[in-house]
Amino acid sequence: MQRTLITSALPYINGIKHMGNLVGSQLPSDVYARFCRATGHEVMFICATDEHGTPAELAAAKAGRPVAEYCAEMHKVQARLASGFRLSFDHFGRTSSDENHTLTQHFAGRLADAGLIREVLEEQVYSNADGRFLPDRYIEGTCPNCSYDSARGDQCENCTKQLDPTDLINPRSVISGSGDLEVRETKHLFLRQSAMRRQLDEWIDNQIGWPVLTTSIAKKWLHDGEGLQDRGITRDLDWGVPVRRGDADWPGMENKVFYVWFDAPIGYIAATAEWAAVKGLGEDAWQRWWRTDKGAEDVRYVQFMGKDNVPFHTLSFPSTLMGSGEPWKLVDFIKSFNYLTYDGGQFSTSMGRGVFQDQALGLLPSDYWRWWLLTHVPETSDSEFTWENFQATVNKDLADVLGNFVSRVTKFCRSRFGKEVPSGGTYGATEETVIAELTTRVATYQKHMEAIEIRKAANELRAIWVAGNEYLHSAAPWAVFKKDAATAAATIRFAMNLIPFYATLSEPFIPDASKTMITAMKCGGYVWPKDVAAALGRLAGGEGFEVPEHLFTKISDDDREAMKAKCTGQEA
RNA sequence: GGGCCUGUAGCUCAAUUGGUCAGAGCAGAGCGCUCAUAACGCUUUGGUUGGGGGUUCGAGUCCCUCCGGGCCUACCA
Repeated sequence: MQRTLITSALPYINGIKHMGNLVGSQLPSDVYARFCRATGHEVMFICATDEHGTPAELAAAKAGRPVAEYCAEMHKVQARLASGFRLSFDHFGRTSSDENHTLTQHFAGRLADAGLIREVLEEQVYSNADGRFLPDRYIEGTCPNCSYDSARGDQCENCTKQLDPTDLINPRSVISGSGDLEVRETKHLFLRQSAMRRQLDEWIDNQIGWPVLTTSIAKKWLHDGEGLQDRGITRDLDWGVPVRRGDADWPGMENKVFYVWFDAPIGYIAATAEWAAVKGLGEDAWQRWWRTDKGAEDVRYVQFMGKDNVPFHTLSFPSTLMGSGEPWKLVDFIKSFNYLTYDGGQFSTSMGRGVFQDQALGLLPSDYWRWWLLTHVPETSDSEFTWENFQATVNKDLADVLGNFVSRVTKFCRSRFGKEVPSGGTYGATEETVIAELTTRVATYQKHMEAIEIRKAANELRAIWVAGNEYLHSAAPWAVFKKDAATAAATIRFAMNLIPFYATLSEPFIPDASKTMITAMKCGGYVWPKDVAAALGRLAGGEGFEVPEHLFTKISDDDREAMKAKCTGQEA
């Protein structure tokens, strides 16, 4: 049995995410996971909330809550939304878990033992009023270059000049507004990625068929300027994984934590360990997915992420795994995505611009969103969400082509043949032709899914739906029925068989509608059509069935305008 | 400033490593059908593939340049 490990980039903990975050990683990974399961792979599909770092602390402070409590609650919110969109994670973990603490500290210890960690004494800005060190972008002041008065410590938004916090005139804390700042020395750990450069370069070169978006970003970081730079992996914060060297103290690093980008990807492994713990399984259960010395050598590992996450997954995380000197499973294929835009501009959390996940589920069932997002997933370039396009796509594809097909077939069957699938007549040349066409199309569909070409797969799936309507038109059972009820019975039996067939093929994209279809046909569940002819003979006649309610309701122009109004320009 | 991606019919997108590849879906037009969510089927109108130049027997597909969109990164030659 083929074994496939799938991870989706981890959503950050602060706040509700918009649809761009969903389409850029979690949703396509879910389609792939469902497809793999349907075709018989053993699948481990992992995601988690990324909970550490300053933004989480500040969001918690703003909410007037202890950060651990805030994260616990937001994790539940995000888990509920993931469930609402039917994301079929085997486990949705948290980077704040005990497992992640242990593993992160373990990796740091191994890397230190391998000589891949160096200590660096740095000067950073400390805010006395806030009682904490401030990251560069949390310091504001007047730009020495253009005199803009709200320049951030890392860059002036007005003149785009790169800045050092100490360059700012009248610097102040963004958090408290206090100008009581001072520069203090602090020691941090750096991961010596530069020492891994050659190894990473060879590893990237050996990857075949990775998207250009993925490799070009990795190569840029590896070769640009002076090459791959070492990166700080610790911070002066309270909230995070305490710096320890394995299970030992790390002298001089008291009261510091690992930086999020170091512990977050380790969270993939930790979340799998969480899964094992929840299931009451031992260490072996998760290690056979992650350790090539413990059963993972035959695992294919596929990662999904937005393009902003590529450097961490092509360089930093592999550095961590390779540098440990232990046989950890490295990624085999990285599927990266561009961005989704909203009516010509960026989705904006701060402006409340766009469609947010909780809003979306309040407006329409998840299948509507899944179908539109997946047929427009930004694989080759950024793609744009418009309400008009959403309405047109959903109405045409889901309500008209698929939903109406199920309606016309089941209603016709009920009115002319009663409560059971008719057993009269036999399939003939027309059916053979359709079987041949569908055999080709299913093969194409599967090829695209295996290559994780989501849009192409969706197009092929739609063509498979269309074939049903074409078949009905050419067989015209409503006309034939008047003279030859047996032949009409065979036609309608064939058409009825298309419903569980469609349900099975469509399940990765629209799981709820598929469930409705398969249930209505009372045929015992999904069976992947390895042999189309056999699949279309499952219902031999005599089976009961239900006429389902409309699978999809159309979105009227008024509905569309109302939804658009709800999602436009409110302050978040 | 540098690097990368991108610009194909009104809209959303396809076009095996240059050679019937100028296509599909939607929208528009016409016809047909009546089982069905005024749904479905068939036919059909749209493009000198952002502009210009070049290489080639032949270029959306390679090179140069200009214009537009996006992402990453930065003063380094």
